[in-house]
Amino acid sequence: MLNNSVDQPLSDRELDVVFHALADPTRRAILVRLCDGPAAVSELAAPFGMSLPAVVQHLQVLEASGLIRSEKIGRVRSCSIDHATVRRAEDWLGQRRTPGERRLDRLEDFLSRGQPASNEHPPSPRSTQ
Amino acid sequence: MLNNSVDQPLSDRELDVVFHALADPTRRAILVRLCDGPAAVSELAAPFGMSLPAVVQHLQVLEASGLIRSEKIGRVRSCSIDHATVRRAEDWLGQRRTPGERRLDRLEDFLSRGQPASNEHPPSPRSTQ
DNA sequence: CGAATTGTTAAGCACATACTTAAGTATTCT
DNA sequence: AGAATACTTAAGTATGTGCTTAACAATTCG
Repeated sequence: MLNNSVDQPLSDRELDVVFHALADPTRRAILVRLCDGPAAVSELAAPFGMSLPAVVQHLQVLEASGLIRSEKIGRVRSCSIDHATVRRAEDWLGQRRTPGERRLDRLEDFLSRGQPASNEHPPSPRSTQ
Repeated sequence: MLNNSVDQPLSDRELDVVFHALADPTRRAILVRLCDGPAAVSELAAPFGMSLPAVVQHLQVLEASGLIRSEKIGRVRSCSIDHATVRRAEDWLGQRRTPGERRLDRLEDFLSRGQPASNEHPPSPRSTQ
């Protein structure tokens, strides 16, 4: 249990592709699925009402991001999650949080809670204009 | 120091917009900047070689995602990071990691390290076809 | 060998994204 | 009041994304 989160941090370019990969419900569902262990392409595609090539494209995005790895054995491609990349993305977020929270932002933070829960998430995020 | 990461988890739709917001270098740079405390719109725009409206659009994406909040005082809009949302995104990644790593994926993981560092990140992630 | 299985490649299309410039509004300064 | 400041809104554009269908491998089964 040593070596906790001490990987090489993700580059800016890598963060682009990793977070972009995560910004899609199908791809996140695939990741969730892969948490239960490796799976073949068609096995991953089964739950979704979408063509096989569409899922393969999602898998390419995931693999290019480093969030999953895959290996083709015979005619079956087995995909698995890459925990290290997940952890690196998590680490980036952690760094956005930890040093920020130790500052006197806490005061500003505290004061902003004047408007309560209704400020958390408006119904239509993209139509805020 | 109680209440550590026990927020309401982000919905699928919220994860979409949060990770999409994070998938852009300008927006991440803005978040990094806001870790040092609140800032005005033009103050945030200054470092980037891009028009003010472009930065404002990024800020709208960030605010719609819940990653930042903003308040207009007089003619100045002050933006600040919302640590709670950052933490919720981090938590989602943590859940993708922790329960996965406790499984026998570890074996699969271990075996896959046969191909070492060269497998980590090819130079051109999107041109893998 | 021939057929089924499993995945891959290519081309195309509708829509979203990340900008731009131009023009407008609200606030503060003099 | 008039001018400067600090955004805001609108409209347009080039490129990217998420699918689709059709056709093409490569592997395994009978």
